[in-house]
This record gives sequence, structure tokens and C-alpha cells, in this order.
Amino acid sequence: MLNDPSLSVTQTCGDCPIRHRAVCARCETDELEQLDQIKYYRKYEAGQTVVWSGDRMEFVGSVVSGIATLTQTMEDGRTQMVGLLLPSDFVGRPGRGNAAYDVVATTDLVMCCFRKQPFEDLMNKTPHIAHRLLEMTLDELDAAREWMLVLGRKTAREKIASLLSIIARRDASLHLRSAEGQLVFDLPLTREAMADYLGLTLETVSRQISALRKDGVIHLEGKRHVTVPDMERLLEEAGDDADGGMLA
Amino acid sequence: MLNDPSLSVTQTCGDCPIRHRAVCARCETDELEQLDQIKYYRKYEAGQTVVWSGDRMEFVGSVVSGIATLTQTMEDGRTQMVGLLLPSDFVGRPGRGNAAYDVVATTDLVMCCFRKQPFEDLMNKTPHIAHRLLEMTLDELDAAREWMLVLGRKTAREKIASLLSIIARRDASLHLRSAEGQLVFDLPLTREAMADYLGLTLETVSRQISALRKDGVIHLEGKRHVTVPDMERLLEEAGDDADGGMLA
DNA sequence: GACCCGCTTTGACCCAGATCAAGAATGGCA
DNA sequence: TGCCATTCTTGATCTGGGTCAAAGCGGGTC
Repeated sequence: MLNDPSLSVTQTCGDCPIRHRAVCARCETDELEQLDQIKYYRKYEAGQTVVWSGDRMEFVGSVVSGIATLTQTMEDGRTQMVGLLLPSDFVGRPGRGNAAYDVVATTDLVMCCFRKQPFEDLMNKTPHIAHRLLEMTLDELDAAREWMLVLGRKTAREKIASLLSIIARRDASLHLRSAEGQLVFDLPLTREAMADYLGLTLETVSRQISALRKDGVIHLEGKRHVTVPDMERLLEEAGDDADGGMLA
Repeated sequence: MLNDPSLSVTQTCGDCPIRHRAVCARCETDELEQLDQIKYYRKYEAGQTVVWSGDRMEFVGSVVSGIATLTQTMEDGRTQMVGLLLPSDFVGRPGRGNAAYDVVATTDLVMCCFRKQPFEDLMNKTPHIAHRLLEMTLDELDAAREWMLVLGRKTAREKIASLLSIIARRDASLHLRSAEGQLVFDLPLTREAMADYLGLTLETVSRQISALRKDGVIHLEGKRHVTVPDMERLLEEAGDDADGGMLA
């Protein structure tokens, strides 16, 4: 199940590759050891479902590498993505037994998990873990509300630009691989997944991406490899304040 | 400022009219006394702005009576409502200095507030207040994600039915004034506010409400007074599972 | 190297909801 | 009792994005 040598279970939580946003960011040594005892890694292949909506969820955890999505589906098949989980994002909710959404691995995925009951016990003993979770949940709430503006009021072109901005920003903060102000990244989503996130059809997504390419806002190599020559321009296209911007 | 005799500041937090969802639901007597010491009431008139997005927010609190809304606005004036605050809902976020959204009193509004710093101090000493807040924030996050499905994938008619369902449900849980299975309530929002919540125009809202009335899904007296003869039917129109339904 | 399969692009057409434009209720106030 | 300002309804028309349909990729694999 776990064959990546960089992810030895002997590493302490403090060494965790995602510790910069992790729940344990402020823990003492002994608390870190307790966290390490209930920690384990899980791997999923691209396309695998991590949990189905309504199923019992026996763990919480963070994404270490890869991308997962949270999705809601209506009886007639219409689907809406309600969350995009990138490395360092938290999954699952203490105090809740069942998943509220489908969680799907969009790419190959590694998660750092904590068994639910022991994690909750630890949370009850160490207040700053609860605080950290509250902070993270408030961040997610802000991101969700920001996305409500995208879904409710933005045009298709603005929606695409908004999504690209978020991915570019998150990607940049992870890899810092920008050359002379340019941002370069690979789209981790199919056109259909982007459509489900944006409340559009995949055809409209494709057309708008083509339009942004024609207008020089982005440059494409193949279908997935994106270069953003001017981030300011992209933010303008997204309809955001150039300075402030998305809080995702 | 405070002339309603039913809201004497001498009442304890345990007597708070909104205590059923309040942060203090599990507090001990001495903690309740501490909460009472930093508690006060605020009144706003319909139309007044409680805080502007970006402004310093020096309190947190709950809605006691009336309705408030959370709103985001783009530079060109497009607005999206991102939260509807009904009695018992919590406002503000511990650990955050500035408001992220405009908070507006839609009707006359009474709030039960706690000064922010003392509240945070108390929260740091009493873990179950932090837990309660985490629970409430997770509920809000679920509601926001549910709303993303409404905004991204539902038709205008379904959107209206969804909004009416939520208001009917919340109203019913407050007043329990249903006669022989019917639900009766007053719409607390203008057509324009509904449009801002649903990502529609006010004309479309008006037309769809008329359509639902013609089809017998709802009955209207005047512009605001609504009767729902069959809640199941309304939920069907909203595109929800008849049994499960919105978790707002 | 030919074939296949999932993903993507592009075109032609259509329709739900936006926009523009009158009016009609409602209700507060003199 | 009538006036005025909101708020709401309804009609006519327009359009952005959906729907349906048909090619174009790559990139595995036999």
C-alpha cells in the first residue's frame, strides 16, 4: 500500500511534509508523539473514491500530495463540486460520524490520516488543536463563500479565470517555481471536473479556455500545461480586486 | 438604544432567548456568570448596516430577533448574498480582526453580543465553548456547500423552492405555528434580496414565485405572507430528496 | 504502425433567464 | 383622502451559455 520511501511512518509529526498548515503546528513534543502514534498514511489511485457521501468515515487527515475533490450529486445526475483539496488541506470533521460529500482522488493521492476516535480524544485534551481546527474551518468557510460569488454572479470567462487564479496561487505557494514573474503549472482537473466546480458545461469550459488563450491571458502547451504571463491580468479577468483577491 | 423591557441586561446567559443554539449551552454556572459580564444587547433598524466588509469588528454574538444578511459586492456592483442570519445564528469570528462581508439588518434586529477580547479569553479557558463554535462553524460550512449546489446547478424555479424550504423550515422550528400540516410564514426578504441570495434577477424571482403560486405549490396573501399547503411538494420542487433534505 | 479509447475542441442551433420598459399594488404620511 | 415612494408584477426582446453533433488529438497497446 505504501511504497514511497519518503513517507516512512517513523517520521514524527513535526517532520510531516504538510506541517505548515497541519493541526500539530503548535504542539509540544509529547503531544507530537501522541499524534504520531495514531498517524498513518493512505494511498489512492487517480479516480478512486476515498469515501461516499453518507458512509461512515473513521478517520480525519490532511492531503500530503495529489488532489482530491468534494462533490455533491442530485438524483438526476447533476453534480456540483464543493471543495478542491490540495496538499495541506484538511479532510473530515471531528464530531461527525458520516461523510456529507463524495471524496474522490482526482490524481494519485497520499493522505496523512489520524484515526478518528483517538484524534478526538487528543483534541479534547489539547485546546490548541481545537483552535487550529476552528481556524482551518473558518478559512474553508471563507473560501466556500468566496466561491458562492463565483457561482452566483460571475460570467463563464470570469469563472475560468477565478479557478485558474486559485490553482496558480496555491501551486505557486507550494513549489515557488515561477520564472521572471511568470507562473507555470499543470491543470490537475479534466475539463469536466472544472465544469462541475464552476457550474458550467465542459464545452463552455473548453471554449472559454480557448478564448483566454487567443487573448493572450494564458499560454497552453498540450491540454494541461499552463503558463500565466501576467498574474495581474488574470486577476482582472477574474473580476477580483487586483490587490486584495481571493482568500482561498 | 435598548428600550425593549424583555431584554433586561440583568438576565443571565442561561435565560438568553436564543440559548438553544448559543455558545453557552453547556456552560457551568460560574462560566455563565462570566459570559453575562461581557454580554450586552444591540439594536439595529431595518436597512442599517451592522458592519462593513473590511472594518474592524469588536464583538461576536448571536441574532436574538430579526434577520441579517452577509453580502459580498464586486466593484461593478454585482452582489451575492453569502449568508442569511436568522435568530440563534452566530456572527463574527474569534481570532479575526476584520469583517470579511457586509452585515446588514434586513428587518429590525436585536443581537446578543460579547466583547471580542474577553470572549476569546474565556474561550481559551473553557474548551467546550471552542468546541461549540467549531460545531457551529462546521454547520455553516455545510450550509454554504449546500448553497453552492443551489447556485451552480439548480434552475430558477428550484432555487426559489429551495429558499422557501429553508425559510419555512427555520421559521417552523422557531414558532411551531403550523395548522393541520400547513406552514405559514412571512417572507423576511425583498425580491431583490432573494435574487441576491439565489444569483438571479429580481424579475426572475417575481416570475417564478408567480408560477409557483399558479401551480398551487404555495399560496400568497399580499406580497410577503406565504402558505405552504404541502411541504413535501415544495421539497420536490426544490430538487431535494424528499426525506433527507437541506442541512441548513 | 494501425487501432482504439478517453479527453478535448469546435460548430450550429436553442432556450432559460437577463435586460429593458411600463404599470400596478402597497403603505406611510400629511 | 390623496400623494408619493417603494416594491412588485408583467410583457417584449435579447443573449450567454446549454445542448446536440461531429471531428481532432494523444498516448497506450497489440
